[in-house]
Amino acid sequence: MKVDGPTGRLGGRRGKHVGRSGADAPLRRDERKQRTREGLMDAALRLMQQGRSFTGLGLREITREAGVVPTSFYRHFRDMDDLGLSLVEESAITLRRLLREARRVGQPGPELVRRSVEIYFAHVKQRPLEFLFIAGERSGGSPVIRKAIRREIDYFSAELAQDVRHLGIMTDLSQRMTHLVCELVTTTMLNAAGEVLDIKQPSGDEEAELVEHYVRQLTIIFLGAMHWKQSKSDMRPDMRP
Amino acid sequence: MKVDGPTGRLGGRRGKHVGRSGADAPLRRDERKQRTREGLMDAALRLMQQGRSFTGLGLREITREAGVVPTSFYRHFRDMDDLGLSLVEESAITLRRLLREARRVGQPGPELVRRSVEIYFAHVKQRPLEFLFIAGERSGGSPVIRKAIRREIDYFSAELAQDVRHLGIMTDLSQRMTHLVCELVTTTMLNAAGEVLDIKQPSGDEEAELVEHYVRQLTIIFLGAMHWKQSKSDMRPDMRP
DNA sequence: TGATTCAGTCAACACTTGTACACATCGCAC
DNA sequence: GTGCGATGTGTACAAGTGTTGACTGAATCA
Repeated sequence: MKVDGPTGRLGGRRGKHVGRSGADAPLRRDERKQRTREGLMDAALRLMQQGRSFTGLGLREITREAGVVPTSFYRHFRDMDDLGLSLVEESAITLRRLLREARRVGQPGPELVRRSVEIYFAHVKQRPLEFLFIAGERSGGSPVIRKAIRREIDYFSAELAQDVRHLGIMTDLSQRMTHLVCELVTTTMLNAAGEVLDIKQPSGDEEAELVEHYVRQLTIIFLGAMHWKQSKSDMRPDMRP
Repeated sequence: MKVDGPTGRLGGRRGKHVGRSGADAPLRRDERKQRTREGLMDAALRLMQQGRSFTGLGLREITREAGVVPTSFYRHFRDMDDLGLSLVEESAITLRRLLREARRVGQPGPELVRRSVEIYFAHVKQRPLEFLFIAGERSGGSPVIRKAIRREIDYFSAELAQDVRHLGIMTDLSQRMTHLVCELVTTTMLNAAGEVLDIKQPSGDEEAELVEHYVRQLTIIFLGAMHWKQSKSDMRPDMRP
């Protein structure tokens, strides 16, 4: 996939549909179709960027932003929920990539948490719109989209759990507990995404503070995980320090 | 305040405006005004209940649900954001009450976390719509509402932190760290709210599982908090168990 | 009692919305 | 090369949107 900027596909051609007489070489039919399809998805994300919720968007609004006639929408998506699900899918890919990179960089060590948070924030700033979407629609709007997002979060947590086990930390936790901890980490970082995206001037003091904040929260979580002792009843660790 | 059901004000008179010829005794003017104002707010929440995000709602839609003519809306709210802010305020009151009750019941002990989670879930089920609102609009939709909600979460976390200190747990944490931990607790429980409200059959096995799930997540957090040791650099506790 | 205030109504406005249908254009398989 | 199929266009429609201004009638206050 050709990328033309720091945000990849989302960076270029800000939604204005290239007419049939564009400067580009003639495209294959399915390429062209794929392109307008992506144009519609990007348009939706872009509209959310200016402070709208996905459920609050209209079909016409999106096609207008994409530079396409309203009826064209139906050539690509059955309805808005369908578009939403495609966005969930796309965002899921971004999440996987994030995980892959974190896996590459994150060897265990004293600075593991901080490095992970920094990688995460970098990803959030690199593809802000996807994170905006999942963070925003995670518990608002269409039930079907909400459900899909929750499933992706679950998958993501499972993968993260596997990585964590491979790293050799929290090895005395049951698989189920590891998953639970990773889910806590995931949701916490999704909250973080919402806040990163709300700071106006990136790479400033405010962001450094946010990094610090979430490094601490994650550290708390990992500390807790390491001190969790599975008792007979499987749920009552010693709460006295 | 007179309550007429398990959900308080939201339980009764499900949005249908009582006409001037209602069975009730004649009301004072400001009472009447207050009543339709609440009717509008309830209508908005009720519409969200059926899987809509607040930002996706329309002014007319709300007045229709409230059984009032559209123009009446302006007698009470400048615009939708104004309504939203009032909802935030109302929800904040609910949160405070939750905290007050938890304070009453929650003496420290081995079952503190579980009891707190149960109280919380009970509150969520008692006033589902407010929780639906804050959980849903926390990171989606109107920026001004989002900001207001975040401020309330901050206030709530601060109060919770104070309670926690009064209980005598986590006493060796700085005030700032206590707040940070409480914020983590708060956001985690807001995620929980979203999930409780999505289960169809309350008080079933699914809910018991959810309680279990969040008891564990909170326990992890508290365990971590108790093992956090302020190092010189104020941010690097011993990560080896 | 009479005047005033004001929550709620009604009618109307200029737009926007989702969807339907016929039509144009053009890549592609035959 | 020809015809097919699919992508995108244009027009149209009924229904819904936020907001306006003038009006009504009852509670309130002098």
